[in-house]
Amino acid sequence: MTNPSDSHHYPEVSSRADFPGLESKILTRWEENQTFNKSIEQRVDEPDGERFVFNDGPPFANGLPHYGHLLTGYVKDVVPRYQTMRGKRVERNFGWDCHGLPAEMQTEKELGVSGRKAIVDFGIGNFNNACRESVLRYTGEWETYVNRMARWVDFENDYKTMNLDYMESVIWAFKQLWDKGLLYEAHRVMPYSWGAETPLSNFEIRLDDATRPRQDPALTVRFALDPVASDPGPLSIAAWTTTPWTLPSNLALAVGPEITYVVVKIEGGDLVVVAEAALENYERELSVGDEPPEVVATMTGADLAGRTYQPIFDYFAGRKNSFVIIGADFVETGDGTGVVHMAPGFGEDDQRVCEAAGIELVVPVDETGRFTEDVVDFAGQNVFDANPEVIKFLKARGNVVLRHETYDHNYPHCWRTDTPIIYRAVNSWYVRVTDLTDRLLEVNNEINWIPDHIQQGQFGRWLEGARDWSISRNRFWGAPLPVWRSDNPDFPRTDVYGSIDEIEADFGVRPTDLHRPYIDDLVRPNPDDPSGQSMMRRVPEVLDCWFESGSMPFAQHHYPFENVNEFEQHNPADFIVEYIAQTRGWFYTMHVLGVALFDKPAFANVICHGVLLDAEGRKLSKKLRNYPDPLEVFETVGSDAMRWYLISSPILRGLDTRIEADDSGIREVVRLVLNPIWNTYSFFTLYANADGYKASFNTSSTNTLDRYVLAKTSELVHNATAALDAYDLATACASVQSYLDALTNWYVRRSRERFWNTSGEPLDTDALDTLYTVLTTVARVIAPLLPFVAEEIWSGLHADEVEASNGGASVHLQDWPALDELPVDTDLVVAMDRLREVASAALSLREERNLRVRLPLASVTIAGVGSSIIEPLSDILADEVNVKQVLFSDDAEAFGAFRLKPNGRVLGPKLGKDVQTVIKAAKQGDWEMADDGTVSVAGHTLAEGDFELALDPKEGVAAAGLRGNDAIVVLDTETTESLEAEGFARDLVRLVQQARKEADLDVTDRISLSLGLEPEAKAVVAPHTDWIASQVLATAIEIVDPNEKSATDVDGRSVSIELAKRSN
RNA sequence: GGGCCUGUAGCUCAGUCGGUUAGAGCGCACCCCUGAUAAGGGUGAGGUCGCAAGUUCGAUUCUUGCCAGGCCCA
Repeated sequence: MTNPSDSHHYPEVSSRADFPGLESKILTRWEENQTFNKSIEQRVDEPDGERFVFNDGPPFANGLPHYGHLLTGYVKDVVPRYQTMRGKRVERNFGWDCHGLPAEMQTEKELGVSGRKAIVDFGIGNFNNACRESVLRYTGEWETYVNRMARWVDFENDYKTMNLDYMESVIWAFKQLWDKGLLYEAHRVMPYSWGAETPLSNFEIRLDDATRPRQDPALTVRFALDPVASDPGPLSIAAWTTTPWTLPSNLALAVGPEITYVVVKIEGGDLVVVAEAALENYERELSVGDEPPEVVATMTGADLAGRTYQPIFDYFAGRKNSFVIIGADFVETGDGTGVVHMAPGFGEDDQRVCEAAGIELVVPVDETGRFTEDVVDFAGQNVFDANPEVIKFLKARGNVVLRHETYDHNYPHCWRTDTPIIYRAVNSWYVRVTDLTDRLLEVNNEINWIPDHIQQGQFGRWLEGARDWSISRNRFWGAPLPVWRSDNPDFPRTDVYGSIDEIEADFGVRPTDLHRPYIDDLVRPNPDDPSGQSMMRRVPEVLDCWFESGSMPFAQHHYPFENVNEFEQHNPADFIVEYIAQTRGWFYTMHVLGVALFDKPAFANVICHGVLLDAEGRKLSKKLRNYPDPLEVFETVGSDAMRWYLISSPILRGLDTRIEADDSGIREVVRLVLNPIWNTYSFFTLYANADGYKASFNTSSTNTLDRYVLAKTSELVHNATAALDAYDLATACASVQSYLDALTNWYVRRSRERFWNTSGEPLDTDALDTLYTVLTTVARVIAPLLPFVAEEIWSGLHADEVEASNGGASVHLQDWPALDELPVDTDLVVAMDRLREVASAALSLREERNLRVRLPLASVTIAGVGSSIIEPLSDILADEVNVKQVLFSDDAEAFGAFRLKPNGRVLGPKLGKDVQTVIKAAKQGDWEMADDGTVSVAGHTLAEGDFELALDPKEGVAAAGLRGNDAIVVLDTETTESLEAEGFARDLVRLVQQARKEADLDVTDRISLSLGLEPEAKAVVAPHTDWIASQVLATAIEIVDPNEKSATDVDGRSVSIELAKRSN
C-alpha cells in the first residue's frame, strides 16, 4: 500500500493488481499487528459474548499437505472468519494426530527396523522416541502452507494427541466406557495386517484404495464323507476356497439347508456331492467323457447336516465336535460348489457358525503371517507363499483336488504396509457400538449435515450397520490401554485407570509419560492374591489412533481434569468440516464417543465435501503430476484466487470436482472475480485522489444510479448472509459474482462521467460517497471469501485509519454488514434490471443495422406493457444507447402484433382439459379481444389475469422483443446530417483520447490541440468545437489543414491530430 | 444384491414448490466500446433437460422402471 499524500486520501492503485505480491505484504502486516489474535480477543467471551466453536480435525504431519488439505483448510477458514465478523468469539486451535500406524510405519522405514521382534530388540523406548520426532517433522511446512493460504489458526496453543494431558483425557474416556459396560475383550476373527502385525478395525480396511484387485488361486477340494447306510457308495463332498492356506485349519463344512445337492458319478467311478446349481459350472470335472454329469442321487442340505468326514490334513484330527457338516444360512451357490469350507480361526462367518456348533477354533498362524509348528509341513512359511505349496501337496494326493483355477477379486490390503490382509482370530478390545445403535441414530437426527442426504444416507446407513469397534492395537506408539491384569489366572483381577491420579494412588509413582515402555514398568502385587506372588501388569496393547482423534472434542481441553465448563458449555461444537469419507472415520468416531460419553452429538453442523479429481476423473497423484503445484499457484496467481476456485465449486455439495492440470481455472477466477472488484476499487481511488476528496459512508444520494447500486449492494448483503448462515459457501460466491455484474458493468460504466471533475462543474460527491460506501461494504462481504483482496481494498479505503493504527486496522476486525445498513429498493432494482434488458435489445438492433454506438440516433421507442416503470430512468437509457429521446408508446400495434399467452396455472383448475384447446387456438392466433378487455378464444372467455399478451415485433421495423415478449423496443434508424456530425465529433474525441493515452498523459492533464481537417469536415465539426475541447480537456483548440503524413481515416474523412500538454 | 448421489449446451455447472420460448461461465463466431485501457462490453450459434412408461388439462420438474457414472454397504 502506498501511503496517501496530503491531497490524496487513498493509495495510488494500479489498475493491474499484483495479487501474490499484495498477499505477502498483507501477511507481514497481519503478523506484525497480531491481527488474528485481535480478531479473537476483541470479541467478548462469555458470559456476555457469544462463542462459535470450531473443532479442527487433526492431520498427520509426517507428510506435506496436499490439495485435499488445502480445500478443507479454506473452508475451515471461511466459516470462522464469517462468524467472527458476526460478533462471535471463534477460537481456532490447530491439532496434530501423532499416534498410530502411519507414524510407526514411517519410523520403521527410517530406522530400518521392521517387525515386532526387531522393535523390541531395538528398544520400545528408542523406537517411540524416533516416532515422536518423526511425527512432527513436517509441522514447519504445514505452518508455511497454512499461513500462506490466509488460514488463521493458532499453532502455539495446538493440541497433540501424544501430549500427556491429551492422553490422560483419552484414558479417562476409556475408563468411562468401561464403567458403563461398553467395553469388552474378545478373541475374535478380525481383519489382520501381518505386515503391521496388528489387527485393523473394520473401517480401516475400507480406507481409500485399501481394497483393490488381486489374483488368488481358487481350489476345489474333496472331503471323504464317513459312510452311512443309505449312501450309494463311498461319497466325497467338494468345497471351494480362494484361501488354500486355510485348509490345514479346516474344522467343518457348511451347507445351505434349503439348497439341493446331488451325488454325481465322475471319471473313475467316484461319487462326489455338490449343489445342483454348481453342476453347470463344474460340468467338465463332473462328466465322464462327452456325457453330461450323471446324477445318481439327490438330497437337501438338511439331509447332509450332521454327517462327519475325514480331515484332509491330520494336524487337528480328533478335535471335539469337529469335521462335521453344518447347516448355515449364509451359504450361497453363486461361486463354488455350494459347500463352504470352515476354518473358524480365519473367517468371521466360520467362527460364528463353528462356535454355535461347539467347535473350538485353531489359529496355527503367527503374528507375522507364518504357519506355526502345528502345521509341520508348512511351518515358518508366510501363508500367501504357502498357497502353492498347499496346492502341490494336495495334488500329490491324487483324489483330493477337483479343480485348480485362478480367481480375480477385490481384496483388502493394509492401508499402511500395503500387504494383503488376512482374517485371523486375535484378542482385541471392543466398544459395544451395537448396544448404542438406537441412540446413535436418534442423536444423528440433531446434526445438520451438508449436504443433507448424508444424514440418513451414507452416515445413517453406516450407523445402522455399525459393528462393535475394535480399539486395541498390538503396537507400540499410542495411548496405552489403561488396563492392568493379574498375571496369575488363579487370582483373576482387572484394574482400569482413568487418570494419572488413580495410577499414582495404586502404584505410588506419578507417571510423567503415559507411553510405552514407561507405563509398562508400572507393576504392583495383585491385592487379591493372599500369597503375594502374582502381579498386576498392564495389558500390552495400545489404543486405535481413531479412538484418540475421536476424543478430540474433550481431550484438547484436558477434560475433565481442566476446563470443565469450557467444554461442557460448548459441546457439541458448532462446526466441523472434512471430506466425505470421514463418515466412517473421524465423524464416526467422534459421534460414537460423543453419544457413549455424553449422550449428545459431538458437532452441530458438518460439511462433507467431495474429492478433487483431475480433468480425466482420476485421483490427484504425485506420480502423475496431474494438478497445478500449489506453491507455484500461490506465487504466480495467489491464494485468494485458489480459495475462490475451490470454495465456489460443486465440491462443497459433496460432489467430486475436476481440476485442470494447469492453473487455467484459477486464473479465470482472477479475470472473472478479482479483476472486476479490483478495477472498481482502482477506479474509485483514481478519481477520489484526482479530486483530493475523502469520501464518507453515506447512503443518502438521490441519484438514481446511486440508489440502484446501494439497493443492489443491500441485496448482496442479504443473499450472502443467508448463504453463509446455511454454510453454503458456493451460493455465497455465486451471489457475489452476479452482483459484480451490476456493480462494474452497469453502475460504474454508466456513472463514469459523474466522477470526472469537469471544469466549472461542482464535484459530484454523491457519486464518490456512494461508490465508497458500496466498496467498503463489499470489502466486508468478501472478507471471508477473499481475505487478502478484501483487506487490501478495505485498508486502502480506510488508509487514514490504517495509518493511524500503524497498520493495525483490518477488515477482519470489522463487523459483518448489518442487514439494514443500506436502503432496500426493490422497485428500483426491478425497473433498472428491466431497463438493462431494453438497452440490450436496442444495442442488438444497432448491431443488426451496422449503426455504431457513437453515432447518435433520434429516438428509441418502447411499446407494450410494463414499460412505465422505466420512464423515470429514461436519461440513463438515452445515454447508454446514445439516442436523443426515449419515447413510450401505447400504440403497440403500430410496431408489433399481440400474441395471446393463456396462463395455464390459472386456467388449468378452471377449464381442465379445455386448457389445451385454448392454448392451441391462442398459438394459432385464433382469438379476439373485446372492448371490456376480456378475450374470447376457442369458445371460452378469458378475464384479466387469465392471460398475458405478448408482443412480437412487426416485419420490416427496427424492433426487438424483450424476454417474455411483453414489450418491444423500436429504434429510429433514420440518420440526419446533424446526427452524423455529432457522431463524427465523437469519433474525433475518441481519436484524441487515444492520442492522449499514447502520449502517456494523466487523465487530468490539460492540452492544447490542433485538429487537421479537410474543408468539408471543418464545416461539419465547427458547431461541436467547444464540446470536443471540453471532452478532451483542451484549453486551446485550433482547426488546421490535415497533415497528410500523420492523417488517419475517420468515418471516411482524413484527420490528423497534434496535441501538447499544457503546464497549468 | 441393497442404499445414497449424479445424468440439463462442445466443456464445467445453476435452475425448475408442474404452466407450454430452460440459464450462467468457459470455448466458438461476429461486433462494439474505451477518461477502469496489455482492460471492458454486446450479439449470436449451440439443448428431444439420460431412456421409457405412468399420474395430470399440461412433465425437464412428480411417481415407477430401465440405462450410464460415482460413492457407501453387503
